[in-house]
Amino acid sequence: MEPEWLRRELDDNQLEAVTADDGPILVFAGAGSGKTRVLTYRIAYLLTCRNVPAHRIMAVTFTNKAAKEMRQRLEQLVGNLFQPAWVGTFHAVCTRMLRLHGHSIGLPKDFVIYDEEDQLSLVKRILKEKDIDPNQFPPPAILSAIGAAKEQQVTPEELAEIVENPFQETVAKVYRDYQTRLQEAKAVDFDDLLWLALRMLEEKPEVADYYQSRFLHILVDEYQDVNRTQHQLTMLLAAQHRNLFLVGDDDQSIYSWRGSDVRLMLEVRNHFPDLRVFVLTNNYRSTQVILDAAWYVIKRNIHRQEKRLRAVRPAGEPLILFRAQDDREEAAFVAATIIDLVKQGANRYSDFAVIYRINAQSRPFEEVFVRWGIPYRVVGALRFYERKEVRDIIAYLRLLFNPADQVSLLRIINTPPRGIGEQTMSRIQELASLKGLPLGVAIFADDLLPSLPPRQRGGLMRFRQLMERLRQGLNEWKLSELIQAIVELTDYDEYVRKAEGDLVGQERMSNILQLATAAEQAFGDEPAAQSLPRFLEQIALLSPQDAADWRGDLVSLITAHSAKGLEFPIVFVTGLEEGLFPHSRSLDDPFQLEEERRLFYVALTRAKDRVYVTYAQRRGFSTGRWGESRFALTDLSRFLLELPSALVVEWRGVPTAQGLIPMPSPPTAAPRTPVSDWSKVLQPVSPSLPQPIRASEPGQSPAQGPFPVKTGARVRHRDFGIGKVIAVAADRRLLTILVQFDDPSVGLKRLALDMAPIEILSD
DNA sequence: TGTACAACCCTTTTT
DNA sequence: GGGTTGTACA
Repeated sequence: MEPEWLRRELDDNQLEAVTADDGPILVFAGAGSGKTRVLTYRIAYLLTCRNVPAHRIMAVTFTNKAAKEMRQRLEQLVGNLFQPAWVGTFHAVCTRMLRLHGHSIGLPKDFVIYDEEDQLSLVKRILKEKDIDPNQFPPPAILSAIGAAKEQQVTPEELAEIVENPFQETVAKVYRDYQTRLQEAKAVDFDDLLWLALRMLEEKPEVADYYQSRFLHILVDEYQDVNRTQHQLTMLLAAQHRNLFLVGDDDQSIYSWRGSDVRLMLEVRNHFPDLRVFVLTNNYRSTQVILDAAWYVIKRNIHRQEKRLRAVRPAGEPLILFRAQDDREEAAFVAATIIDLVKQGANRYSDFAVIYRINAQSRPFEEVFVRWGIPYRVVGALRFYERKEVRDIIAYLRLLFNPADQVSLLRIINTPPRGIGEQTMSRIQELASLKGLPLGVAIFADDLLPSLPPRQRGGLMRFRQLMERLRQGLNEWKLSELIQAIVELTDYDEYVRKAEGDLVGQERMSNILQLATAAEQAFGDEPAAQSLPRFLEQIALLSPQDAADWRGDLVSLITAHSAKGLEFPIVFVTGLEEGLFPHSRSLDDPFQLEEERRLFYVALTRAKDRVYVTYAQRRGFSTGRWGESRFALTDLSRFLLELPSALVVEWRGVPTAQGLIPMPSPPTAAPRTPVSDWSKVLQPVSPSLPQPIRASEPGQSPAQGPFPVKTGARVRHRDFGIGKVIAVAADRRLLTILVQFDDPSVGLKRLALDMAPIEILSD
């Protein structure tokens, strides 16, 4: 009998799924139907009501953030009880299995994980050695072909046999070297993590048996986005106990370009004919209007299971459509609307998300937001861990952990410059391959040095001493101290300041400090030798959602892909133009077009209360793509036309820094009229259209007066706490200050003096 | 070897 | 716009 707390928190449908008996279960859970909730409560139910030991449960989520939230939720529900359960992404779970048993298939325990940047630099390197022209065979294209092969579980040898053209031939050749190099470097890439784990289970019955008997229950979220390897892994892991709990929504499948395939979700029944299916259609997130609008769009897809979501909440307000002259006006409209609503006190900044199709679209929004003082975060654009300085330090750490890691070695052997140039490197490489040693090992071989000319020897000596000193420190220092030591021993500080000036240098050093703080928070006083592997693993497997800083009252700028699984009271879906959303690369393929439509569906259903859809009649590639000021005329997205006109009102206003000036009549004065005729919206651009009012008319420049705050002053920020002003600058017509906050996890922030919620404590 | 500067690509989404 | 590559020179 299910306890009271379950009944209280779940509706009948959810309860039925959560408390279902053992056996294979598939839950079709529409957007906002409490999918993650059902998964979490299922685990809590298994732990408390069915007395399943936590260490016999594996739960797979889509992002680490989702895993973390699930753990927190479980903590509230059942306390520490859940701790031994395996909760994480497919990649994290596979890493764990490979660390434990990878030796059975010859994988060293201390393997490192190469991310896309590492992969790319390896491919480039191979091209160079093989004397292949990267213009003719672009490294990213080769890499993605290798990735596709791996997703299909095609080996280099198999690929070599099925090549049909010179490009594929090149790919096959590079692929072979690429795998060899990975092995030499004791490295695996993202695809290897999955594939190797699968191979291990397939080839080593004793390992398979261990996991199959250990895990009584396998639960997987977002099953519509698994690829073949992940699917096979799931089937295999559940083969013995057959307790499978899969949750997914075919309407939200948006990763087929990465090898995922919705059909796999429907194929589960082939493995488990007694599969029980539950369908959740009560939506707890959005208004009915939003759901209806989304449904009218998604129902155009032919390849889907028909289902319609019912809102638990009231009908709500219609969608608002804004037609902007160009992308700058689009951004201004969004900014002005946010200012209006925040001023009214109805919303805070963190209630808003600006969703777009491609990352490059964030720029115009960022520009207006900075100018008008709207605080924001960009989710996933340049991630923290992708910053050059952070990656440099990580490369040092990785090399310490695994001296065979060539990509890291090549990255830092002369960073900061220590006189090891191309000449030296090719000489060393020659000697290393002569001895058959990995580069990172050969460098430390004693008989290497005498064979070098004195000048080359000097640089190399410095590097050796540096690494030896750091390696000694592994056991005496904790991780944060090790990072500090790397910075000090390499004079990294001086290097960045010299290369990029004091201001940028400060910012870069602050990022490194944040890295150290993250290490400190995660591992405290543990010796670096112990914590290092886990630290490296954590940062290798981060998603944009994981890497984003979600603290603070900030507007989120985010791609539709990254927004999956999130929700916001107010959502702007922007750039609804043919060729952008849907993207031009999808226009000629009906299957891909359906995926674009699902992506739009995902974007719409992120919203709780209100949706704004916007498009620009001209998009300046000055901001979107490379720096020309050429403008292209755009067509309205077909997805807009698929929205039922009764649910949409067009609302044109003039965006200003003070908010939106409604035009022609205030939006509250008369009931807004629904868009009655799409052809009006579709009007071609005419040169006689009134120009948008310039929102940023030059006022008197604050830069001319004395600065109200001096460098060195201490300030208090509402969200970030107390900090010290490091620099003051007049940026356009706006005063900005650079503040180093005392809380090292906040670090350095650039703030608009007029707008940011700060008070000046002292000079 | 390191640096300064011109010339070239580029952008779809990401574990 | 920005990041990378190639060339000329200290």
